[in-house]
Amino acid sequence: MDTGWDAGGDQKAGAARDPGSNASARAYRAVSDLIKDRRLKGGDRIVEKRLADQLGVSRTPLREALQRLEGEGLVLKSANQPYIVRKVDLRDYLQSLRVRKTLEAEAAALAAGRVPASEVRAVREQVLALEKLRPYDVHAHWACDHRVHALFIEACGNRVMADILYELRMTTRLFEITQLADRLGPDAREHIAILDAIEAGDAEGARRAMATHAQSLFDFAVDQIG
Amino acid sequence: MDTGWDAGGDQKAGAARDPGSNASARAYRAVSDLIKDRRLKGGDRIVEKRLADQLGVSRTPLREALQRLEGEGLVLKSANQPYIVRKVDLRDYLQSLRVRKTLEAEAAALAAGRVPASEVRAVREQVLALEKLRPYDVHAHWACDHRVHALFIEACGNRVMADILYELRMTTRLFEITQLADRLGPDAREHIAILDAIEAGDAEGARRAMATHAQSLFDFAVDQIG
DNA sequence: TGTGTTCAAACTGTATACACTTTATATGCT
DNA sequence: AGCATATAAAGTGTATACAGTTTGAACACA
Repeated sequence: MDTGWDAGGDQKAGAARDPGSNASARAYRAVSDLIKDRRLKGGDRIVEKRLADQLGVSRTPLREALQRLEGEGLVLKSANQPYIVRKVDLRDYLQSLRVRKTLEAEAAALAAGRVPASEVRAVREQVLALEKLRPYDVHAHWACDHRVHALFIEACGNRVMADILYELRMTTRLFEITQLADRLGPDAREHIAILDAIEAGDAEGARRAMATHAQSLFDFAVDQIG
Repeated sequence: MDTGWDAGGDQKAGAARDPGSNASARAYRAVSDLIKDRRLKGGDRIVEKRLADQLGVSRTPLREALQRLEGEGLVLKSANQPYIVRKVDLRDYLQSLRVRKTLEAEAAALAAGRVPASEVRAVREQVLALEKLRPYDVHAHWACDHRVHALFIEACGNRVMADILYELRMTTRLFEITQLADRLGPDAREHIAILDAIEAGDAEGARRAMATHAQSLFDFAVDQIG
């Protein structure tokens, strides 16, 4: 029986000893978080020994974590070269959005009418609150965005579809977008439209609203860069 | 079912010294092939030392290969348990087909009119040849199927979409389908319909034809099992 | 027969040593 | 100085030893 908390004395260099998980899994989550939080930026080279020491594990479990991340596309590697954090360029971003437009719209349509009204309303509250929140908070923006999309992705009833969408959303999130604050208004409006259609059980409306949202993100990115 | 499979003889010698590739990459391809060819079946347990010896590498590169495969979803693992080859059940299969119906139809639409007529015709020849081929050959069936779909997946112009589709097609291929020979006729007919629409540059027709094909596979599976 | 207990064998998890490869630095030549 | 070459330093690739965990068989007992 795992009591959950042995009085493990040594905690190395800030990497908490997460009980019940092995070094490899800890390294995996740690590196994954480092990438998601952009403390490791796209294009960064990963020096195994240094990072391993930093995480308080040896190279072996770290390398295994990196291999797993490579399978998920978060890091890249070629022979005898160090691992490189994936850099999401404009092309990747736009192509991912193109797929999301198709697939996430489908998920929204499938989810229409399948989410309890109370849940939809709770999320809508959060969207409205975010729009008024001052000062602007990037983290809250991402969190809210995630909650809206996760609402219908989870409700679509297709785990394969959901997993693909989460991975795609990770990709699009890694893209370094400038002036994200400018998306606050449009995101709120478009999210509400999606939520309304889902609550009303309007599958085609939900599909259209989600497709519009994806297109809006697409156009915004092209505008910013082009 | 425990996998030790019979002494396949020169596995080690056969995989030997693929120059320009390291042990880890060799192990990756070897295991990947073993799974795709079903010499490792869904649910099989992978004993690291045994498999490593068979491939002529030590456990370290094999484990790295397995971690990568885990990232791609071909094998699973929980703590202190052996790796298990992914088992694609009916639910996985149907859900994957549902996603393919949406996404691959989109790819077909995007590809319409973008493939040289000569290439389309060459593939059509192969489809017709396969239908007449006696005796029935599973391998040729898969090969032809792959060629048809790869034709428009590659032509859709979206690498992200293509990669997702290839992974999905791997999943659907791993599903143990019975009486695949019964699909020979329907597949040929439906593949030709897709090819015709693509050659004619009829995007909506291609989308419809591909969606019909996916639905047909879906119904076939339900029929077989249910 | 059935059930718990003990112990050994088999297996996975991790660290580390060392070989091999790449990169950076120093040196010598023109 | 500029370029080529030798050499050291740093880094990746792999094997292996060993610790920790799980599994399974043997055995004792009711």
